[in-house]
Amino acid sequence: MATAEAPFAPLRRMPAYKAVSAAIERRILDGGLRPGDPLPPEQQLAEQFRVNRSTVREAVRQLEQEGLVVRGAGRRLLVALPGVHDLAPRTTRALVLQQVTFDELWQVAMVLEPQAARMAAGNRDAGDIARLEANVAAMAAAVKGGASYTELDVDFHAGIALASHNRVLILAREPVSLLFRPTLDRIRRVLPQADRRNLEAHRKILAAVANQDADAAEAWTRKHFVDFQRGFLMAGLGPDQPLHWEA
Amino acid sequence: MATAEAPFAPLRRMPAYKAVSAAIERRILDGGLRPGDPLPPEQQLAEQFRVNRSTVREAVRQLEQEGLVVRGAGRRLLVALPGVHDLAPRTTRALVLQQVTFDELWQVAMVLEPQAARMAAGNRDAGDIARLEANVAAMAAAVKGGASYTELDVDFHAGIALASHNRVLILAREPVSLLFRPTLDRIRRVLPQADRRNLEAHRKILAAVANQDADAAEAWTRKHFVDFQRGFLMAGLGPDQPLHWEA
DNA sequence: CTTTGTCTGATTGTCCGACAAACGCGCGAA
DNA sequence: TTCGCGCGTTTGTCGGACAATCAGACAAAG
Repeated sequence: MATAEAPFAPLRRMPAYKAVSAAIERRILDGGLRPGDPLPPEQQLAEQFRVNRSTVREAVRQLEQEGLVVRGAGRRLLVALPGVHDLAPRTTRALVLQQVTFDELWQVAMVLEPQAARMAAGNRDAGDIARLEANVAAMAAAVKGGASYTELDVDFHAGIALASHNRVLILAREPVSLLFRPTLDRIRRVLPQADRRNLEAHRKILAAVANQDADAAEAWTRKHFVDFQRGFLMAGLGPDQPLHWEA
Repeated sequence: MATAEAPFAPLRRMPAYKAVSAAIERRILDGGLRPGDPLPPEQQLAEQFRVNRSTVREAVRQLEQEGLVVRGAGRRLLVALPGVHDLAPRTTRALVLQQVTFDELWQVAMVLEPQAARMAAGNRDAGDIARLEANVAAMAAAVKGGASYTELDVDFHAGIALASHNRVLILAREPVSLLFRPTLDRIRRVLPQADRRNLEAHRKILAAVANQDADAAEAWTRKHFVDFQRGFLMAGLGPDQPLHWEA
């Protein structure tokens, strides 16, 4: 056995590229650099930090990946604020790698989605309704034409979440929704007769949200997701099996 | 007015470093590289992809940031599967930058946390209970000694989520929980008399979870969070103001 | 006056070569 | 067995270099 109580913390030296990215990140976090601001050119950053440009580049790659900076017009680096679009896919990927099951996913959706509908009924504005109506119309056309509406289905629920105007909910819900897409696709192929039922559910939910009827919106959404689970089981998929991605 | 309908999509070429990172990422996603596997050295990767080592480095930085690869013993790069610990902080940061309000956050927590408690009551095992009991004991000591127990408080709720054994829930909940920490700290400084009440709430929740009483677990948790909101208001904080980070 | 061609400077993407530090491993000594 | 010591390997960092691309200015053509 070693020393009874470690007298020293395991000191770690930060590589320069990490130190640089951390420094820039801090500057963004504490408001020193605001979204939209251009970042100094790589050469200049290298001079300021007293490191090589290659090191700066490695640092910038990290920030870029996090969505904290983006390459704008020209190629100048711009400070940005990360949104759903760069966070959700990574979270979704993590869930796939963790081999989560349908049950785990569904249980969470079963809580988030009805609540999203409820809040949407309270906070929706005219733009939200227009967007959702367009979505439902497109989905009706797709169902009639026998085309795949999986994208539209996912979009509808994303639209409901948007209408809630709760950014935390939007962010929390998105990965779950994305992960349902392949499953939704498989169910649809096995049970095409569910199409009209899904469309009708969306119509009911939208109507409730438009009428600001929170209870109805929540109830219809809950029913919609129970239906979804039933479809999953009827399609012969195992609720304890890891979900597939791009199956 | 320009052309009625743009005949060409804006074509974009992928930089080499991005192509490389995408290639490695695909290999991990489709199982060609399993978590724990070592990645070839940078030099070899450079030769295989026919690019310079600097380019490989920039690519690796991206994967590193995503948690898909980690520097293991030695410096060799290992394939890893991203967990809560590298995703939640980034999501939390995004929420801070978006300047979400307490209300937005609380509304989501108000849905997720009671559900977490409910599911914990159904799925908890002996280890979960032991962990939570240790946490409550530590918190009791901290309260008695007047020390700060904010970390322990956050840990308790994380422990409840862990006991649910639902990885989606764990992942979805974590960023919300992290974001509450600074707020929790401020409330505690203003309302130290709430300490015992919080401790008691945790005891009640833990007891319900241990007894597999899902209804009680959910109810107590809900009450706990309503209390939290009341504390927030009594502390004179504005529910519509953006939350601070490290206030 | 609007469109097009061209130049220039700035900046990024990529490459090359190089070196010190840190690490893993095996070998020999205590 | 354990400890310490080289040794090859791999990473972290550096310097310099060049082509491609972009913004902006400016002149030529319509």
